[in-house]
Amino acid sequence: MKTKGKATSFDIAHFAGVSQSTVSRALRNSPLVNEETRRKVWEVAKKLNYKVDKNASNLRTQQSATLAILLFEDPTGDESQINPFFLNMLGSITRACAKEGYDLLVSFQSISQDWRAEYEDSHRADGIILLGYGDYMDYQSRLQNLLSQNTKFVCWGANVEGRPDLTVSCDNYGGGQLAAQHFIEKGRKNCVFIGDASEHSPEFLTRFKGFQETLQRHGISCGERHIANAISTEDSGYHATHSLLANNVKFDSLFAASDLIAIGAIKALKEAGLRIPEDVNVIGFDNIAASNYITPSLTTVQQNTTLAGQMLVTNLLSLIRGEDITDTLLPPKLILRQSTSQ
Amino acid sequence: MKTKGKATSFDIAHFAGVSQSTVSRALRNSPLVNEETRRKVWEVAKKLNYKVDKNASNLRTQQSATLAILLFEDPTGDESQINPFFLNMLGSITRACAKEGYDLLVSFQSISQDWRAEYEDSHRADGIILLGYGDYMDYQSRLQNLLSQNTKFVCWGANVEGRPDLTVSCDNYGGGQLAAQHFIEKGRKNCVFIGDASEHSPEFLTRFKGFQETLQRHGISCGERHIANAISTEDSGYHATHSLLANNVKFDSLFAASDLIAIGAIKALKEAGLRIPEDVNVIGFDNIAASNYITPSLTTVQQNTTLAGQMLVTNLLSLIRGEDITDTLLPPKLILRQSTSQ
DNA sequence: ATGTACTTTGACACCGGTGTCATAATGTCG
DNA sequence: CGACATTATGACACCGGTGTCAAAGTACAT
Repeated sequence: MKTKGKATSFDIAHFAGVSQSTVSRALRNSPLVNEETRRKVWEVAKKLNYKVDKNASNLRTQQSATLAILLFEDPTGDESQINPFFLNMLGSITRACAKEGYDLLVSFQSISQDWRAEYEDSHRADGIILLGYGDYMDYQSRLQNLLSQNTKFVCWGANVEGRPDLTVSCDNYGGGQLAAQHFIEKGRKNCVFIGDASEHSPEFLTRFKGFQETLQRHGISCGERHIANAISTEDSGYHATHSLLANNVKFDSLFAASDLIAIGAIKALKEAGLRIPEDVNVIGFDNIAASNYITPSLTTVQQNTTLAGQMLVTNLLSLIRGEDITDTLLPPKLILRQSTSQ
Repeated sequence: MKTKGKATSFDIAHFAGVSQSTVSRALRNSPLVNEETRRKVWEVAKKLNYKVDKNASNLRTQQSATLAILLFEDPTGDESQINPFFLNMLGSITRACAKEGYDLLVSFQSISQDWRAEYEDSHRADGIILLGYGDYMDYQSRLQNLLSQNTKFVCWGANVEGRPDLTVSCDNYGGGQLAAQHFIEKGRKNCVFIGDASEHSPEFLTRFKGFQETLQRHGISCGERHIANAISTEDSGYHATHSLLANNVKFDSLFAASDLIAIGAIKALKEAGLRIPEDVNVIGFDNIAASNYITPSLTTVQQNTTLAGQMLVTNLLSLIRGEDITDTLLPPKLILRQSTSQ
């Protein structure tokens, strides 16, 4: 009992003495096929180590049981390291996909380049998950394009007013509030924010607004002089903090738009001889692994990546099934560590 | 100019006034088609937002321009975190695939369960990359199975004598040597190893051997009493170190089979009131991000994940093309940090 | 014996491309 | 002008499954 190359359903049909149609039905456990026939077919299939050709199957059924994820890189130009937060998301999304019986196609994208978002168009995936920081301005027109092609997709990220896509995101505003409240409880009066607080980075902007408006309600202002622009890298956080210090901005508490930024900030503060948390309280955002390892360990707003990955997948699957879904906001959680506990 | 649903090559043929065959040729820039016809076809295709159906295309050509990666989980049972080293590998493999014009199918696997290594059999991928720690004993029979099916695959991991597969791996033996030499230079006399030094974890075993045999040549023994068993998690490293201390084993230097283990070990040492590096020198393996963030920062044997990912991909592609390839050993590099610099 | 229902099976079209072969059109040379 | 090479195109089989439809076989009631 041998075949040239991989076994096909015709090979099985031949050896089982039935038609190819019956083989196809038997292998999918159709109730239309006789119990004994089914057993026989399965037996031969096993012996031949038969596996359904997904290309043929997908072609016929017009679906792929596959999701695709597009990961946008930070515009750091640094090839070596990927933002650990997104790496975690990638992990939890992979897990969630496996749980749902879907495969996952992964690709990195540079946001400035042409998207290879052809997965769904080319029938390789039933839907797409978009993930990554990036300039939202670039982003928007692309989304519009996906929509016009009736592509099924969900985004991780900021829930921007009027944004045309469906999103799963952390309650960034609420996260900013948590940070502000914590500073207020600690009696801090001079707060700064490190990160891009512009519409180019909606996530960061929303975090900042939750932070700023909460402070405001307690009579603390966090104006232009108290913001230092930074993208989500350690280096960027380091330099931003450095320039604040160089400009003689006085502050006793620092909220960073991400943990990587916070880690860079802590380095700059230490170098300036400032003690953490005595002189400056620091709060980050994400709760990446490193935030627990640095000294002092970093108080941070946790985003639940496990839940996030799950929600992205289940929402996308609902969308594919044609169900109505809405944006999902995940609750942030403040993780208390040494950088704010004196 | 409209189509119901997604546009096919027949739609383009219709609107461009040529046959479907010609469309197919034109879109793949076959030299057989007239310049003007090609331009016209491309124009229509663009207008209709046409994308080749990969399922049909793959079915016909019997290849997929896709690689699959199977990631074996650590047997920790901990759902939340994935070993950051493998996450990094995943990232670099994704990058390498993109560079070669291949897509990547990702799936997590539990080593004890049935592998869903059907990607290649089911024509979803042209080849498979296997990645992950795991009990090598389980592993081996599965590999044999893949081989017998003529599946193209490469493995990351230990280059075990007589192992039937092609591998890309770090020179684990050399890495162990580097650690031993460094301890010797520092004048350390009592060395311990934390990790599974058995054939169940060939990588760890090889690291240990390089370590032990180098010490031996300098008259330092590292016997059974100086080994504590651990899998690659922080917890496991913590407990293993704890039990060494509880057993009153005296040591002034500790080599951990992985950074995660080393981080756990450092925690245990600190709790026992030992100073690092004064009382105990510590060296890890991997150079994950956290090793640079902990206090004291961790001296470690770096595995070049970027290069590793690239080699895995290029070797697999060679294999697929039917070329002869051999196992690849990547040079390790000792990264000096505080945990060994007094 | 005839009709009806149900079970089980095979033949065949179909998914959307790719590759081969035949054919038509044009150009070249003796 | 006929023989032949060259270029450009269309017709068609094919990849390996899935779904529809007709039909054969069996059971049971009339």
